[in-house]
Amino acid sequence: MKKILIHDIAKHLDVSIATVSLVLNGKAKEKRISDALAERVLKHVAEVGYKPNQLAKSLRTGKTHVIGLMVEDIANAFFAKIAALIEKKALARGYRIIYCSTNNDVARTRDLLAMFQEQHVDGYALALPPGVEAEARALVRGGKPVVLFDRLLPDVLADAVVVDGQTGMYEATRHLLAQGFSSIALITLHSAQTQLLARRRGYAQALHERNLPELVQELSFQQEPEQLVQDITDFVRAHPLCDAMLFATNYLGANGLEALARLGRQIPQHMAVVAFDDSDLFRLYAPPITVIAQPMELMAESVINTLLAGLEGAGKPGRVTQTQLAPQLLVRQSSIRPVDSGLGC
Amino acid sequence: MKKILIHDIAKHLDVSIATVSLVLNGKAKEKRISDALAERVLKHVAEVGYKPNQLAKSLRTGKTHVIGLMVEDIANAFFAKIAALIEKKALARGYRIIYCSTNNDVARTRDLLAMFQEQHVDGYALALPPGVEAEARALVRGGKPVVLFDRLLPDVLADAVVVDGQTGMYEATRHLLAQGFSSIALITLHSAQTQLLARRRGYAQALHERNLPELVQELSFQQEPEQLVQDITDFVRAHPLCDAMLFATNYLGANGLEALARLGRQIPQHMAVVAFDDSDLFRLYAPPITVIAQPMELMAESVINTLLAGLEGAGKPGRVTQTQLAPQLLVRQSSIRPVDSGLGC
DNA sequence: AAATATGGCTAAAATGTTTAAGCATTTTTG
DNA sequence: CAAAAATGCTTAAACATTTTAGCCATATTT
Repeated sequence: MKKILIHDIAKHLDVSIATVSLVLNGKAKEKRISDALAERVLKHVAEVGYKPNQLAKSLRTGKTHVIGLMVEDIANAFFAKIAALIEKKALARGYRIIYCSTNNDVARTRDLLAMFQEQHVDGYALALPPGVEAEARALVRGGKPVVLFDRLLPDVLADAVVVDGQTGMYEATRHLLAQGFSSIALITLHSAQTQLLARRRGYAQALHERNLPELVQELSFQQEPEQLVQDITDFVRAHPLCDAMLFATNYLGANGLEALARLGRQIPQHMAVVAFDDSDLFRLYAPPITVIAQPMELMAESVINTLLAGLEGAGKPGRVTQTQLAPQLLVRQSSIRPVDSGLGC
Repeated sequence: MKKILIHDIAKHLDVSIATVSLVLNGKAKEKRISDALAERVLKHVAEVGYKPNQLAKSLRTGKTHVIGLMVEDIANAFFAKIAALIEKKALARGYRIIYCSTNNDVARTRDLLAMFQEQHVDGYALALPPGVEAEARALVRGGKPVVLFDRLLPDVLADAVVVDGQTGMYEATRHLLAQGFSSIALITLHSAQTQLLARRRGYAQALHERNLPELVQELSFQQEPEQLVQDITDFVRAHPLCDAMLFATNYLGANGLEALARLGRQIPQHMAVVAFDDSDLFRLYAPPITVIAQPMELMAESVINTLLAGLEGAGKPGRVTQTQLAPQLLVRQSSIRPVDSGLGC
């Protein structure tokens, strides 16, 4: 029952601790341990089920094989999904994940970043709120691999994986225009998060091309869902001519659906709806909601690849890898202009 | 830029390393370090921002302040939510979370448990699939706090936090009966997970009280969503008299909604629906879906409290704490029998 | 005056690894 | 044939802490 140490292995085989360690770390060849001995070591280690103490190992080598993953909110379907994918892929490559939710709180994020450092994570996968640029820069300077994802930070030069929300939103807006909707609103947050700004630019671009006025509602940040529903309700009431809404995030979309339901507005007859991010809710809703879907698998894959490139090819090429992925517009019923049958019912 | 060590602090203050360590660990009084010196140490430590190396600390003390959290699938709304809550509460009490998704895969779960041990987590919060009883028992014997949640494992005596799914499902079934639905099906998984069995017992109990036959469909486990939809579709087609469905989990419910939508069955006119677990989808669906909601906050709180009780009150009282929480039936439109107006449209 | 207690600190062991450097011996090389 | 290289290991330092046992001077008690 007593925990077994490398020392016990060495003693039992009557060799030095170093020999056992070298064999176990695959340096037998390199360090010229005879094949016969190497085999004996491996055999006995397997027999007694010896597992090196990772803490001691990490202390000595400075590597923990742990990746720090920071998301906005793990309870959000988008982040939960991306976390699941990143975890799976990281595990497959021998890394563990330690995660935190920032809730877009700057002070909290700072604490969490410090915590990751204290835990000596080998690499960072971060979706950060604006306001921690200095810390992020310091982290990058620290030399360990850092990959920003979902959103960038202004003036922080780091590896990154983002989705081209501008094009995504541009195409969604063009789609609504093509369907003949004339007063298209964008519901977004009052926030400097880069992905939100990009989405907004895409929206603006599409409208400007047609010389149409923007109709943007910025909801204030970090509110209770109930308050968001209320704000969206107010917005809809205040803009009776508005016939289509774009939601900049999935939870704005969810709350938007709630607001429209409470107002008794039919989708898409009274109001067309498009949301960013796909989810069960949007897919299964009646009517199904048109979304700008992010390529989750690809994002996760890119994050891990970029991170591991930094970890394994430790030879700092000084180059920054910024990956931009294309989202996909999934047109569903919520944004299809109903043929005006003239029939009521 | 060089990492600062306890040695540097000691040198600068011209005291021993031991003194600094004792002060930093709040043992100044106990070990009779003078208040004046203790203050000097604290001051200088704060000034230079010294943070002890957690790896070295953990190696020496055997405590990592990390909790291993194992869920079925972090991408599932229920587990994502519970993870978010547990993370928040753990962090507030000085513990970090390292998590994994088992995907109900026994071999994978075994690996992950081994991984947690290698990482020297201080405590375990586990939602385990059946099949790892031996490993779970070994873990409990290992002496570190283990809390099972969401589901138990047969013959594993450990602290646990579960929801009384039997009563929950019993009441849901009674509610459907009271509404006048006569052929009520339970859609569940072919699995020995204890929470699923409890839910099934609740369903059976309610029907037996009325001498009604059970109508249980066990779907096979670990399938693609598309296959689940297909299976549910087949079930509905095969049971034309069935007028109400209970779904034993949230994702069965989601796939059930999809199946009913594809079949063009109206809820609740053609089919009443009740699902286990609340979610945005069920709340916002049209019509809103009646659910048996689990008390998420309470669950997370209980898990953390039980875990920390084991961690802090290290004095093994040998007692096992099993907490059972009451779920809540949230009646929404999907299970209300429509008044038969006799009017078509 | 001797014994004991106390206050205030430190030396050093312990935690469990990895790995650079070293050390006999044997083999190869010019 | 001497020097160099290879062979097959081991010794011991290093990683950064915590904590036990103990030291020394002074104060108090007997």
